[in-house]
Amino acid sequence: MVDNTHDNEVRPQSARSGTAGAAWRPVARSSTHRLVIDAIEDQIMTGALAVGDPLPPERELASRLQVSRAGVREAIRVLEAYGVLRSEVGSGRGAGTFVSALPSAALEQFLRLHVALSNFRLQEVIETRILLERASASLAAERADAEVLAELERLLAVMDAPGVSREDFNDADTAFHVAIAQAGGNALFSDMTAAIRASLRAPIMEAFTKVAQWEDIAGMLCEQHHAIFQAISRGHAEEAAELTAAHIRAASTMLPDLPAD
Amino acid sequence: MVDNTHDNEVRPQSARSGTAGAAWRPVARSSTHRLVIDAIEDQIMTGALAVGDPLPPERELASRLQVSRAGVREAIRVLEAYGVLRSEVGSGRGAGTFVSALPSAALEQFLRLHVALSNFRLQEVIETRILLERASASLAAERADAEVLAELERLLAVMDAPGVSREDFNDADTAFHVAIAQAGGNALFSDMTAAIRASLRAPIMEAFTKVAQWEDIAGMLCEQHHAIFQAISRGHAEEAAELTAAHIRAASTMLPDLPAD
DNA sequence: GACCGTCGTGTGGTTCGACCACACGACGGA
DNA sequence: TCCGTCGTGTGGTCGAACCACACGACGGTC
Repeated sequence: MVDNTHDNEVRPQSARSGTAGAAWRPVARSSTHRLVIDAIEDQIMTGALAVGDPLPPERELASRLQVSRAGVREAIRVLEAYGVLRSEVGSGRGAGTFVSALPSAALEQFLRLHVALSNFRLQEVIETRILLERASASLAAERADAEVLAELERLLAVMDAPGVSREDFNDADTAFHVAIAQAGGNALFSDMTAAIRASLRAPIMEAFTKVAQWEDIAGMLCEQHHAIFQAISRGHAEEAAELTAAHIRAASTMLPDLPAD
Repeated sequence: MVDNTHDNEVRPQSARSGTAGAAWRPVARSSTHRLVIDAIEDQIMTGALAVGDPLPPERELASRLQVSRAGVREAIRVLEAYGVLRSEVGSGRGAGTFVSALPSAALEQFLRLHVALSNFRLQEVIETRILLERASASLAAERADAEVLAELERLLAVMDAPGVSREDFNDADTAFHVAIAQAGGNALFSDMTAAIRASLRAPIMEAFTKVAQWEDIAGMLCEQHHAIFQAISRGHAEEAAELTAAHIRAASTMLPDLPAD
């Protein structure tokens, strides 16, 4: 079998032999799956592929690009992980690989991993969260409709319930903040908010289980949530923003390894 | 819980057959590579794997998890795309797959793709950019040292040069904003800023080539950059933030398909 | 004609086995 | 002591085969 990918002939001795090394171009050798990714990305960048469009079958793509099916599959996996592609088995209409639009799940996993690896410090994530949710709260106060407000009230009721478990509380808390972000109307804000919240789940749950006066903490958070809800429902944008920022700062002091601010 | 975005498939016949459909557990079937990802992610979440640690060889991992090597490789590709793993060929010290910490490249490609697919609107991205860079500029004004300021001045000089190409201008412009974000000290801010800037590259270059009075536009941007630089170098945090926000808003009006604000 | 089960076909999903390119590191000769 | 050689283990790539699945056409039954 002929191997086209590694034909570049720059060897160590070419550097040894030479006077003017700058003339040699860097020879960007790329792995097979990277080439496939670039090929697909090109189609997307030029607009030849848009959301919903189908890709050629894996076998055909492999044949056309002159690479193995494994290489194509690795590329598809990567773009699937970015939320850009989606694969369905079977035959006919719904089968095959399609351009997709699911950035939120990808963003969540991305942030979750890097926060777990401490590539982003908790403090940094929370500062970002404050920026985003402050802006979202302000927008939500201007735009929220009855349906959103009803959902927020439902979540408030869940958190207000006396015997609510810490896990259920956190889920409702998360949903509350994400719902506000979505009501703001900026998809990047809300996806980032959801991702940040997901990345904070482990530290938050740890803090929840460690804390001594859980009922007091929950009560305080509920109180702040109600105040935020009131500001949003009354259309007080600036107040909603300030209350949200203060709420997040207050809640953050519970988290481990954070300098109190 | 790990997100299986759309893997939970309740079969039709379980609904058909049914007296008590609720009793059947959802049967979370997951693809092979997903299982491998989860296994690796578990190790990361529990802290068993930290940045720099090596993973077992692909063949061994496949054998231990009782899956094919292809499945392992697909999982590694995904985590590599997230900037979480890094693979090196060869033997001995540097060879193998390692836990890595390169979130910025992953974030860039992610945002670039989704902006190209219009999953995030330009307006949304720019609003996020304003939030982030406003905060970064404020932080930079408080923290910037001589080295950063010198780099900023160098970039200003590149943009001030009379015959500078539009591409070089944009590269320096991007570097200018990213350098400020990095000076702010929040890695998530600066990685997001770089990613957003990368995702805007195509629209910006398009606007640059279309614009009639290029020299005038460049002059205006330079002027604003100098003002931002002055505010940062003098430690005027609030002023730097305001100037940055205004600068981005002004520059954004050049972009296509944006409602003038 | 309308309905419904069967089966062909094309899709992604998974596995195996083989070989390549690479770089370290041990060995052995100069 | 130096330096080239070679063994070994790593990821990189490929091809072929098979599986599970779901659509959709076919053909039978009513």
